[in-house]
Amino acid sequence: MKDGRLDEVDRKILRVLATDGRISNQALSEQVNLSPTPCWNRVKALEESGVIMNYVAILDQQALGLPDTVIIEVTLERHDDEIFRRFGEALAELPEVIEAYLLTGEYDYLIKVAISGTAGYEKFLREKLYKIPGIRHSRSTFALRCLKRTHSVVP
Amino acid sequence: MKDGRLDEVDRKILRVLATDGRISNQALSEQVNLSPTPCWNRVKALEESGVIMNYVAILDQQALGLPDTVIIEVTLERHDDEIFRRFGEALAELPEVIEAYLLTGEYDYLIKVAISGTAGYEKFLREKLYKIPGIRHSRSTFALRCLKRTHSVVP
DNA sequence: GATGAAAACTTTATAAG
DNA sequence: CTTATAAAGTTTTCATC
Repeated sequence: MKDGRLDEVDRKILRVLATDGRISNQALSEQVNLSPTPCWNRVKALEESGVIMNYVAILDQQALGLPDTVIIEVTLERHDDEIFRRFGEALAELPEVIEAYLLTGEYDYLIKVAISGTAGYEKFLREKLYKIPGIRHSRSTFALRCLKRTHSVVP
Repeated sequence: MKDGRLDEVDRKILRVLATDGRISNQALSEQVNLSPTPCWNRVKALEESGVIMNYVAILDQQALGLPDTVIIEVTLERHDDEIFRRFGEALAELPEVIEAYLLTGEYDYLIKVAISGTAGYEKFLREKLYKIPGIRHSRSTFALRCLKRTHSVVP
């Protein structure tokens, strides 16, 4: 690859792939007004440089029996490195956890969880989250509806 | 398709595709201990029934120049249907918004935004979010670090 | 469900304008 | 960058056990 900068054609390619990760190189090259060879070279370069991290299937959580999304904010008891490291690791291992962030501000963590109903939520809290030591306080919010869900943004 | 229920083989297929959306049918069938034909039939059935919603490339937001994730919680001034509908639509149209949920609890909305630095954040608030009418109050939290980011959960 | 097979298409590599 | 070529692999359909 020449360098790390992306031109408008690269961004076009990324916008298409962020929407349809299984498009063929031929169809992609047509959509971005390139011939197949340079299009293919660009896609490979974007994959190798890590701009494209991977390709995944997006699944319907409702069909999988986990229709509810709960946002849980958590504050830990003591702010020492070891507790933080362990808490982060334990979180990442829970399959119900879709996303988790370390935050600035009032809470230490924001956790997004996929569960089924209040019963699934209670079970997750009791059997999984509260089993991780160090939590001082948590606040949960159920998502009533998802208004938008993208997986990547190309500026 | 026979019916809407998923067996263990379907779930295995979904777990693989949620990790590698570009795997060939041949390789997938080996991973789930099926021969290629029934594996292919199952994948097509999962696509047609909507369990697999789509396939996408996951991009590195840092490489794209939007390294920061900000969580914005918003409460609207008046809780009437029309204001809510318009606010949700306007949100979904903003490219910086990766995810947006209507919530229970203290705030009406949770919005996850990809931006670049405090400058990008301020610009987004002033030029985009605050241009949508009806906001009473908002609270923003920068994500310091992402601890986990999955896109689907297969129970 | 497994196997086999054939046509159309895709990927990947390479060469030349 | 474009066009062209070619081998290897994949998708898709279909028939048979």
